[in-house]
Amino acid sequence: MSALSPLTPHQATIFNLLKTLESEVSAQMIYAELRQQKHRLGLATVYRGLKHLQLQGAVQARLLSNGEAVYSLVSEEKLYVTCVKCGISVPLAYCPIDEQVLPQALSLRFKIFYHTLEFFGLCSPCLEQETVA
Amino acid sequence: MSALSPLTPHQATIFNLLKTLESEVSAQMIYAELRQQKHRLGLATVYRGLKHLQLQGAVQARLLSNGEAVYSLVSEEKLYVTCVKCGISVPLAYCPIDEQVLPQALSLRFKIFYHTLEFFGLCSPCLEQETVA
DNA sequence: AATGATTAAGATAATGATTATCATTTTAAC
DNA sequence: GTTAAAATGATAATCATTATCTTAATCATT
Ligand SMILES: [Mn+2]
Ligand SMILES: [Mn+2]
Ligand SMILES: [Zn+2]
Ligand SMILES: [Zn+2]
Repeated sequence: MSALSPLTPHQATIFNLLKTLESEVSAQMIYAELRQQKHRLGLATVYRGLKHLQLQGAVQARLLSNGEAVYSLVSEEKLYVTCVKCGISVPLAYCPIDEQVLPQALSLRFKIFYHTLEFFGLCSPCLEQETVA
Repeated sequence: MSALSPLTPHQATIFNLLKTLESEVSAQMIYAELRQQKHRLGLATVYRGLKHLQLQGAVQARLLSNGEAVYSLVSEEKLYVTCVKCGISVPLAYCPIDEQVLPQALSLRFKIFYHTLEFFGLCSPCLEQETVA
């Protein structure tokens, strides 16, 4: 996360809220929380702000199996085990890399079917558009 | 993928289609393709069949950034680079593990912001329900 | 074979997070 | 201060997925 382009007050508010949270949160939850704190902003602004922060490389998103996206700061490594049936997503203590050591990293018992490793960033065309605009 | 519990004709059809495909496909695409092949089945049956195969550990799903799920056989390791702006998802040739070697594995140039490693399977309660029922 | 129970399937409405739209306000530039 | 550009709010539209409900197969038992 290099220098962030200037944030609007609302974007900064969203960013600061994420800083205070240790867990992932959905856009809807951010919206509800900020309204609770008497911030007068719209839901669309939350989505737009999150997208902006994501394009800066400051915020990361993860899609839950129910189709909902959860957001958090780009910082420590995130590793989860997710149940394909009920969708429960349990964070792991550390990155096992090897499936053999997974049971040690996981308190609960999971029967693992598969895993995915995915990198997120900007492709060449989009990166150019970002640097220009 | 151990012994599969008996599949219905429709479930077998879906499974066989996935076997013939080398790339991931959405439920909607499976539906369209099978209808094209004059199979008379409903969209809901496709979703139910995929869910069934997923619970057997035979099929895996991945959520695209547009919220659409794509399915494939549980087999070779899947690794992708996804653009946070346009959502394009490019498969990598091999598993780099280390971010340092990522550029070598990727023909296109991506600016990587973060990555996620996620395991999928059945949690204890759901596994029990599966073995019983 | 007939009966009844259980599961699968089809059709379609409902869901709900996300996105698009557009009018309005705020900010920045000159 | 005037004008252009960007941000915002409110709300409608989108659309993959899920839920619902009815009908059709499938299976076990007599
Ligand atoms: Mn791996
Ligand atoms: Mn890692
Ligand atoms: Zn579960
Ligand atoms: Zn892109």
